[in-house]
Amino acid sequence: MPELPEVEIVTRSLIPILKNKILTNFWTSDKNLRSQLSDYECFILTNKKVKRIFRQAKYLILELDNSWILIHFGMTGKITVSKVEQKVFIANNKHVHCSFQAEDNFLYFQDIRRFGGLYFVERSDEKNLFDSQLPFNFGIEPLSEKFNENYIYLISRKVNMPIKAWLMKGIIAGIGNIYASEALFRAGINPNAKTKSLGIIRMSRLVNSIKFVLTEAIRSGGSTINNYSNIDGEAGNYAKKHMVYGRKDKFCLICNYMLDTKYIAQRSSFYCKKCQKF
DNA sequence: CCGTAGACTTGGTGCT
DNA sequence: CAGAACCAAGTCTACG
Repeated sequence: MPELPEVEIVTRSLIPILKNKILTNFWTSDKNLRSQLSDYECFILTNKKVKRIFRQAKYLILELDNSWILIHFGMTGKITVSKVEQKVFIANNKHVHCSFQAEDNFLYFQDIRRFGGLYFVERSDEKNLFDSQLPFNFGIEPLSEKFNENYIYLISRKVNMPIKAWLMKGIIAGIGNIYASEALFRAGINPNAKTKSLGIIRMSRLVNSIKFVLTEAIRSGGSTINNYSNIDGEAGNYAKKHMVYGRKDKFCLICNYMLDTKYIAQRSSFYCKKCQKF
């Protein structure tokens, strides 16, 4: 459920399920995730109330009193919700790594590849969580007003790496391989173009493409490549609308030229040589 | 400081 | 049909 749209969809659907609910019965598997709740954290989390549920970058965040639970889905993380306790499900599914109860709902975090993680963070001073020194790289939110062509142009003037590598570094929150590829195609920018070589006009097109692609993906229920589904187990429809991602050896939907694939920053990149000249 | 390569991990797919 | 080989939504680190 990796990129911004997928996390956003899950977050929105968890709001009515978790808002103002008391959390109990935390359980964790003995397998390591990137980060797992400790026994002590499970203990002190018990009986805390969820005040707010929101997404920041690719993290789902549950705000409690002076503390937060951050959930990252890695590549294959998934949350399922049930009205009844699923003891058999946990026993038979080796990929469930955390569960807890929110009054009338039971939540299960599954992660096949275990690149995801759960983090418990307590407020250590008067500052807001996002002003404090956390080991999380949130980046700027691409759907915020602050994210515009002037901003992206200014911070990219000395960047020598390919634009696609830069997009996936996390400076812009929530963009991964799928939406970097799709946004660059719609902006007509070659993924290999040097970032600093792109002028304000190109950057403006890129900003608009990023906002468009992310918004459309959220509207379509996200991109399901293999694992992703929403909390009701339904796949997203946006993968059907991908113009380039995953379309190896297929033809460009605009100009009918054969699409190219190339490794950039150790990720497969899909693009059209003819439509993405800059 | 900047940019790249490797590491972590399990499973699906298409080939020999 | 078993098995090797390659690929995958993401980041964090180590090194030049």
